[in-house]
Amino acid sequence: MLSDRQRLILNAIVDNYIHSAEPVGSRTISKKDGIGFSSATIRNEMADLEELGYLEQPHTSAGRVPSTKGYRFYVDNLIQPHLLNDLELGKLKQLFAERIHHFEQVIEYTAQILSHMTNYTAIVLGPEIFEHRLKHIQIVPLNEEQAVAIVVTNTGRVENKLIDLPSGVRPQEIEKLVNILNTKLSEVPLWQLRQRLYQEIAGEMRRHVEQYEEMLHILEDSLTQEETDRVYLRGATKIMNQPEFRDVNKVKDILELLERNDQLIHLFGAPAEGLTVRIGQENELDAIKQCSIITTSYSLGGKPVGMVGILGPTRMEYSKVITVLNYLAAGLSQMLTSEFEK
Amino acid sequence: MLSDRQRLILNAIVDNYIHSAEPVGSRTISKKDGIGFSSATIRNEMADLEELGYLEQPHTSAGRVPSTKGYRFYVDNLIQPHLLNDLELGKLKQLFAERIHHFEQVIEYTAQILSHMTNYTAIVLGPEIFEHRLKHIQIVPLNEEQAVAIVVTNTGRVENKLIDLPSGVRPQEIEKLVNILNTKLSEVPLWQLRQRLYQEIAGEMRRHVEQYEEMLHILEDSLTQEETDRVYLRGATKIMNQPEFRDVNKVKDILELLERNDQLIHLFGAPAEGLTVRIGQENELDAIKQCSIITTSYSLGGKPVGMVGILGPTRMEYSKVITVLNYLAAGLSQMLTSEFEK
DNA sequence: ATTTAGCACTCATTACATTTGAGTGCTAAC
DNA sequence: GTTAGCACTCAAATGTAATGAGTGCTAAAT
Repeated sequence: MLSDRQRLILNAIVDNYIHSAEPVGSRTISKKDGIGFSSATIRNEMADLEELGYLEQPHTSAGRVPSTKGYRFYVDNLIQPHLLNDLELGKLKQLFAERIHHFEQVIEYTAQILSHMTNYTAIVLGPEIFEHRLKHIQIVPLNEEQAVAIVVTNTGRVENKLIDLPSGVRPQEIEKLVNILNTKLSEVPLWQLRQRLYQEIAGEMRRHVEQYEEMLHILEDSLTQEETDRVYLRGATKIMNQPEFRDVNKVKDILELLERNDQLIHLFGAPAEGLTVRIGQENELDAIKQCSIITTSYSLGGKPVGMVGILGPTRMEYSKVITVLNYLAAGLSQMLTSEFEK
Repeated sequence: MLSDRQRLILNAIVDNYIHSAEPVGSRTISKKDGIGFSSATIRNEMADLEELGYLEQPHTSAGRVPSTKGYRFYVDNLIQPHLLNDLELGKLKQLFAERIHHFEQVIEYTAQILSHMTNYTAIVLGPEIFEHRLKHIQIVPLNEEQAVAIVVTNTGRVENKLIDLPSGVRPQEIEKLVNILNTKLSEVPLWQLRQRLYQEIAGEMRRHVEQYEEMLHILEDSLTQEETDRVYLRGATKIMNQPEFRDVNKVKDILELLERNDQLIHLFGAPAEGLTVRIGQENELDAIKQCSIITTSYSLGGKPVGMVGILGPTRMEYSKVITVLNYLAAGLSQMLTSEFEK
């Protein structure tokens, strides 16, 4: 579709705009190394590229700016691998060299580094529930009416929930129940818990535990895991460093979106394996139609279980971000897999 | 110090400025109800008030704006009680009418309502550790090397921490240890745990538990509670609605500060009982020298255990905020106290 | 002795005109 | 096919004047 020279010029324009944030003129391009053409020639090509929809002109006497379509072509066809410098590489390696405690902590730190290295906003989605298996259930009564239900998984995740006890339940009953649960449900994946609770445990409970029905409801309730606290956000304010977002009105909607913890997960869009780039208008949410989101998944034993993402202006350093994201996702996958196989 | 008329005028100026965000001129004041003086008289008084440091003039031909000292006088001497309308009152009452589950949830919801009602940023500090007493300790081994230590308090708070086990420790040993801990430390306030651990448990452990020293260290570690996750922030972006913060540079520092979870607690300054108002320059942190913070404490059985606060522009609706804060703090205290006495 | 009307003065803001210059599109020559 | 050359466009910068909200001061009114 595009001639080699058009590709060359488009590439030069996008590269330049990414770094300058100013509309790019024909003279600027013609003076670049690797371009042996006069500004007039560039102008002609630019006019063609605009007609084809790859470029836009803010106004007649201004330079050109890449359109969403232009960025898309750039990302799909023109981008060249980015080389990280030693400092950056060092930081990344350090992350994975640390002794793992909570995996959540690694995730949090990943978001931190990601945002710091790219100067964009980092969003990380903690590993999916799928591979968490039940290690232990505990119910600790606090008083006559309330207790805390605690669920520990083999991955070190701990969920807890305050529950109301059916009135008049006796401590022995609870103990009996917990014993049944721990015996029957150990090593069961969390997402199966609910189902198994009814299939296998209900009968057993009816025989041994008083008020089993109420307890069942309560248990079911306490095993429902919150989605919101799996999302980690870092560097939300970084967007304000971008010259095109020096206006409060432009930033406000974005930051308001990022402030809503329950909305964050939607930034990832449909769960996808591997790298996804969503550019400007391609985004569903209105608030970020001036932004691009790059996401990728990390996996456990080859199965994707979580996501890492970067939110920045459409004028984003795609190449660098993609490199860093790929590196981090690979590292996370490896760490998670090796940790899990123990 | 100030004459009645000066107070009247200062009050009118601050009130007006709070709502208009524009420097207030003498004519505006003279036309107000309750002021029977010509603009010339007002001008004279204004000049005096400026000389005394209560007012400032952005430039010669502009109206007057309250100085920090002016706001301070206003808050300390002029403010009149704010009446909440039925809608607002309803919302507040609803909060406390709900059945309590996690107290943390109430706190979170408090922050939400606070921010929504005032249109400023709300910060709430969860109840202090002081009155949490140990209910139960549990150590769940995950594999040969790691375990999760879980601490449940009588208030329903659950802390957990991933710990590394000393190599070669046997499950029985852990069980023994947990039994000792639960027997000896039940009902001990959390803040005493560390001390009691050494005083009472060390001896017992030495006798019964292998590798007690390593375990002791690990326990100590896991009982240290994180400060950061006690702070709840809502409506951070609200500041961008204020006309004087329509500039990204002015907002950036503030939002960056609010983004740092570990810094949030410093916004409350020294822990104080009752209502505190810190106006503009009075704030320690540079980032918020253009802001005011109003905080108050809520208590359990008369003892202050947590704080609620509002961050807004110096040009803040002090009266309304103070009313709402007092109301909420009282409600929280009552709820917390009655809940705890069960 | 206050209060206020009156007036000259200040200065940010707005509107409008002018200049500047980066950039374009087109045409004709290379 | 490429490029030099030139007329043209238009945002941004600069300059100038008009506007008006607000002040401070003085002298008259209360």
